[in-house]
This record gives sequence, structure tokens and C-alpha cells, in this order.
Amino acid sequence: MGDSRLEILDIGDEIKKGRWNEEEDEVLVRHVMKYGPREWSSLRSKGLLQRTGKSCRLRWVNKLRPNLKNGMRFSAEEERIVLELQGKLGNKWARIATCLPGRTDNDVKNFWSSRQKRLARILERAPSSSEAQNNTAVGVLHVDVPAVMEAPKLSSSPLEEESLSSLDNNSQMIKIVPKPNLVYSLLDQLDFHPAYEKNPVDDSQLQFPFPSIPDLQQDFPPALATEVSKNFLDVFGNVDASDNGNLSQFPFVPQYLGPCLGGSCSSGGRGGNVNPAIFPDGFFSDFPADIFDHMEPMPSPSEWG
DNA sequence: AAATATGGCAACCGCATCTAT
DNA sequence: AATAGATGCGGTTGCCATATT
Repeated sequence: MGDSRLEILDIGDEIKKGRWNEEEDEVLVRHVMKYGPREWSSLRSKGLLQRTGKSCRLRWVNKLRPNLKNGMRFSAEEERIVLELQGKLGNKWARIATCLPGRTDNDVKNFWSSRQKRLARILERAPSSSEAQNNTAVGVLHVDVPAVMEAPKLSSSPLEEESLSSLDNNSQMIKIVPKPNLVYSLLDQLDFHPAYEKNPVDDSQLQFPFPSIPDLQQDFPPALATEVSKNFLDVFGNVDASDNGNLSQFPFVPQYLGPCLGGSCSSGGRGGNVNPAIFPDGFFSDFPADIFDHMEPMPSPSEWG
């Protein structure tokens, strides 16, 4: 293939498709650090990448966004949640993913479809109904066990070992699976620091030291929270570009509380994962489940005035 | 050892919805 | 209100690694 940058130059205005390389990831991450997760099309219009805006967004959302559980198998609990919610909601993968911190709609979709394929094959091989009548127990075992109760394989790959080891024992904080390259070092900055502000920043500013999250919380008490850049919240609260409505809930019902608290995934808009890096599992378990039901949503940003 | 099947995943496509003008 | 562009979602495809025959 050769140097991918030359490749991009060679193809002129053509759209590049297929796998992303490290250089492209780097450009994309820098874009997000500067402008936030939005204006995807500008990457192409500025000649930075030969990718469509959609492709850029997808790459960010599915692979580069902080706190994704890349390389980790679905846990038994995650599997249970997917099964339950798919039963309730149908194929609303984005909705289901909001209840699974670190998982994307694509993850959930892929998980479900491979599960379905597996089930279909098992059913294919299962004894016919007449055969099953002769040996019901075997038939049931073959079909039901893998479909509903299959135990998760734990730590089946080196990558997964690495991922699991990155879980904090007490807080279950999730960190990016470490990869020794520039993209991930940039992402490390994104993970813990506000790498960009309302206005685009110079590349020279995209480096340490940034204030830590606790520092920011001190610096931006709730009453001043609207001063915190939307870009910052987009990343740390996993808010997507169009999530103005969810963002509006900050600070009283922060985005990273997610739509699933209180036992309901049906309220709330798109996006909105709990950010485990900020609020570890169990953080809210001390509160009554319906505590947030009694809070009124904040007006949307357009109404902030 | 080679061929085939399977699982897992990344990324594209078309359509729907949202937002800005 | 109409339109275009941007974004989001769900379905689908194709590639690659691994397991099985």
C-alpha cells in the first residue's frame, strides 16, 4: 500500500474508504480536541482527511471516543441487559447502548447479530421436532442454554486481560486500553483533561498541564456550570454533537448520570452514557432510585439566554 | 497442512431526523 | 415555510483471525 499520506494526496478529491490508519486517527483526534465532536465535514472541506463527515463521526463514536470498552467481551451483566432491553425495546441499539457505559450502538448491534447467527446455527443443527420428541432433554439443552444462559468467557485474549486490568478494583473506573502510539497519548489527554474550549485552540496548547477533573469541579461550581465549554461536556459527558437537549440538564442532572438511573432507559434523548471515569459504578446506589424523577429538567441551551 | 466454518468486528449505505439559513 | 447540509440510527457487508474438520 505504501505511505497512506501519499495515498491521500494521490487520490485527489476522491473519498477514501475502508480501514482507518493511525495518521488519520491522529488528525481526527486533533480535530475533536480543537473543535469538539462536531463539524465532521470540515475535516474534508479543509483537506485534512479524504473521508466523509459521516465516516469521521463514526470513527470517533465507535473507536476513538474516550472510555470505550474496546476489546472487551460483553460481561454476563451486559449480556443480561441487552437481552432484557432488546426484548422491551426491539432493535433500538442506540437506546440500549445508553444503558451500557463504554458500549456503542455498533457494539450492541454486533453482539446481538453474532448471537443471533449462533442461535440460528444451533437451531439448524438441533434435532427436528420429531427427533426432539424422542429426546426432549437434549433438544432443549442444545437450543436454550447457549441462547439464554451462556456463561461469558473471561479474559480470553491478551488484549482483554489488559483491558480488565485497567479496571480499578474499587471504583470500576474504565480507562482507555493503552496503545503505545500518538493517537492514544492524545486520547489520554482527552480522557482526563479539557483539551479544547469553546473556541478552537492551537495545537501548541494541546498538551499538559491541564487542570484535572476535580480541579475543574472546583473551578466551575454548579452555578457557573454554563461557563464550562460545551466541547468539554461533549467529550466527558459523552454527549453527541446534536445533544443540546441533554446538555441542558447540566449541572442539576448531569449528562453523565445517563438516562438509565432510576431504572428507566426510556426517558432521555440520544447518547448519554454514564461516564464511569467520573462516577464509578455504585456511586449513585446510595441514593433512592427515583431521586432524579423529582428533578425538573433544565431549559435547553437556546433558552439559557 | 489445507480447506472450510465460524465469530468478531469495522465500516459503509440508505433513510430519518435535526438544525441552520 | 422551504431547503440544504449535518448528524444519528439501524441494517448490512466484507475482512480477518481463529477454530474445526
